[in-house]
Amino acid sequence: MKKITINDVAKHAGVSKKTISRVLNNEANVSPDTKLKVHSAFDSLGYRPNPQARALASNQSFLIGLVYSSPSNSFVSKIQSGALKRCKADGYNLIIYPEDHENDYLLANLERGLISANLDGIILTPPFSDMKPLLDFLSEKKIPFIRVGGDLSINASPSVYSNDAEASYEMCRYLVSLGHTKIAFIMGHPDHAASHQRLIGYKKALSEAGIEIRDTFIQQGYFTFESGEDCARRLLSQEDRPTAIFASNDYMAAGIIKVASQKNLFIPNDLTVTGFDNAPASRYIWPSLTTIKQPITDMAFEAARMLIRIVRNKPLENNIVTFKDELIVRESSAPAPKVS
Amino acid sequence: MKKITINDVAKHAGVSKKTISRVLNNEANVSPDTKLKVHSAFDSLGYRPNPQARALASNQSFLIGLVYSSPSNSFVSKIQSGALKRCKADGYNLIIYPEDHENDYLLANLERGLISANLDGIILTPPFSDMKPLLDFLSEKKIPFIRVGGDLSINASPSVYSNDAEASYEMCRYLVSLGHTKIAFIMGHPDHAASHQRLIGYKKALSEAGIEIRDTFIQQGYFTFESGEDCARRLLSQEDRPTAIFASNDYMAAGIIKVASQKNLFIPNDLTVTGFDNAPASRYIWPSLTTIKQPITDMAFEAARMLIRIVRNKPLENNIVTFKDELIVRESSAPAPKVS
DNA sequence: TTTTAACTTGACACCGGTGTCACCACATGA
DNA sequence: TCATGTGGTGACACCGGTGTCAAGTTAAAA
Repeated sequence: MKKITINDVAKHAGVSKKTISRVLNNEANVSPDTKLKVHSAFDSLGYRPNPQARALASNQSFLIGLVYSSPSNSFVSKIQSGALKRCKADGYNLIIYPEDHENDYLLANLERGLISANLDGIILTPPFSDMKPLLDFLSEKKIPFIRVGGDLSINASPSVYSNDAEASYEMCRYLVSLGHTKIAFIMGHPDHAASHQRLIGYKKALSEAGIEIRDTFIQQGYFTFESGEDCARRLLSQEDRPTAIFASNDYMAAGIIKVASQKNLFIPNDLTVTGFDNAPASRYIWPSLTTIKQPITDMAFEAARMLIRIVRNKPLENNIVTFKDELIVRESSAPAPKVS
Repeated sequence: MKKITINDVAKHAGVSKKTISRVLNNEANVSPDTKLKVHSAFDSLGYRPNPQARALASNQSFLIGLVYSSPSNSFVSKIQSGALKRCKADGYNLIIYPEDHENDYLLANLERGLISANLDGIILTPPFSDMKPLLDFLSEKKIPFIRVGGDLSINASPSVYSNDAEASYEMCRYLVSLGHTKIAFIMGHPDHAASHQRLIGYKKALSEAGIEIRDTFIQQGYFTFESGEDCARRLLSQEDRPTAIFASNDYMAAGIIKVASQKNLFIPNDLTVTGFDNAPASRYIWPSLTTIKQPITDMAFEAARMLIRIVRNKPLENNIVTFKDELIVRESSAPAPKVS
């Protein structure tokens, strides 16, 4: 029941440790003969290399860190699965760092955590992708990292990115095409770069359509269900209320639906509500939400792929990779009600 | 910019490596004097021990595996955060293994993955907590594991557990207390031990209340939104339809609400719907769901705590720890409608 | 005072791999 | 023929810690 080590395999195959190591790492210049012998030794002994020993000797850890704040379970789940898929395929393990980004000691704690695990590289998701002190820290410590969905202007490091402004713009154009002119917007958490992008798209679409942008129609939300409720109350109690509300994520949209239902507004006939993110809840609530689907899983996969290339000193094809969002029309949107 | 190793610290503090190691591991019998010297060396050098080297030398990896199938993002998120909290506190890293439990090659793949990471211990969540071949494999390989929410009868290994049958029983008693007699039940995925427990609680409560158990009121669901819709359609198209439907999880309950709404049944007045799990969506949908809250995070925390004790050869206070579920009453339940 | 036990410390081998380099056999070109 | 290159291999040091054990010092017991 003793653990099988490289020495056992070497003895069994009648070659040196080093040759075993060569086969293990698929190095060139091993004769087909020896390769065969070694592989059969692997099989008959059931050998599994010790990852820690390998890590120590080769000065790598085969560990990738994934840092995220967790406002949305579905976002986290997609990020994890995308990153994990690529990591496992390349023999890396993923260590997760869910962090409360509003914690005062965040940076110190996080930095200590990241350093002490001896990670080969780090995947940063919003809002960490935009934390300059963190980026600087990692650069200084020469720990490779890649940013997902951050603000491209603040740092030139490799990024995976989806065009939030454009997606938001398309959503608004869709609402305009339904005949809406009184379109309200609920912003996301100000710490997220995406929140600003989404607002930009909204303003652009309205301007282009010749619709006046009213300050009272723009409310500050925080990505939570409750903040959606609050904003909805404020919007729907206005004299001249909007006929469509576009929330910066689905949870806030769900909050709107709740408030609207309580006010006996029938969705979508009396009020169109749309969200962003395509969270599972957007399908589960009734009416189901018109929303924007971001290819989060694909983005995370690509981020991991790029990061691993960086770690292995292979050149990157592109420093920045952009993904396209998709408008998903469901039941919560309808043409604007006729003015009575 | 070179990495600081234990040798550097030893030189700086004027003691041997071994003494540094002693301080690092809080071993007894180090004089306060040396301890101080060593600590100040730590600080001035900014020393972080290399976890891989430590792992190799001490024949531990300080890695805990968490295996789960992911039907529900919120479940996963809670499990992760509970386990992670305890692991980080004890200096362990958590490696996640999200697995599709219906995959044919599951066992082979999973076993290979678990073995090759050289984990110190493994946390098993449903339905893996009940996979006998897997449990046997781990026992044979002498890899410590702990089961969360499994069937206690199939294996005597350490477990953390919450009484699903009892919670389900309480939910049904609550429905009975509201005057419901036509109470339907949607079962969960048959691979999950909890599904059977929840059914048991349902039957027990109805029997005790003197309510006949009708086969047509018990439908097979699979924990998905869609399966909830299907079952709801079958239940609500019956001649003598139920006045309350208790679904084995919240996603299925959401499916019921959707179907009921489409049939113009007003919830809760015309139909009471309740769920299980207290998923975030249960708050976000309208009306919000009456459901059962399981202390998943606490359970995972406790599981990690126990596992780490096992790994460290410390005795367990209890081999099996039970947690109590909680009934959460929200808007989707109301007294049974008067018979007209 | 002497003996014994307890505390403190360091030398050194070792964990299980990889990197470096030297070596041999054989093919190639001058 | 001899110098040169190249594919294939192993010896050995080394990665950065921990375990074992022996030895020196100090305190407690006789």
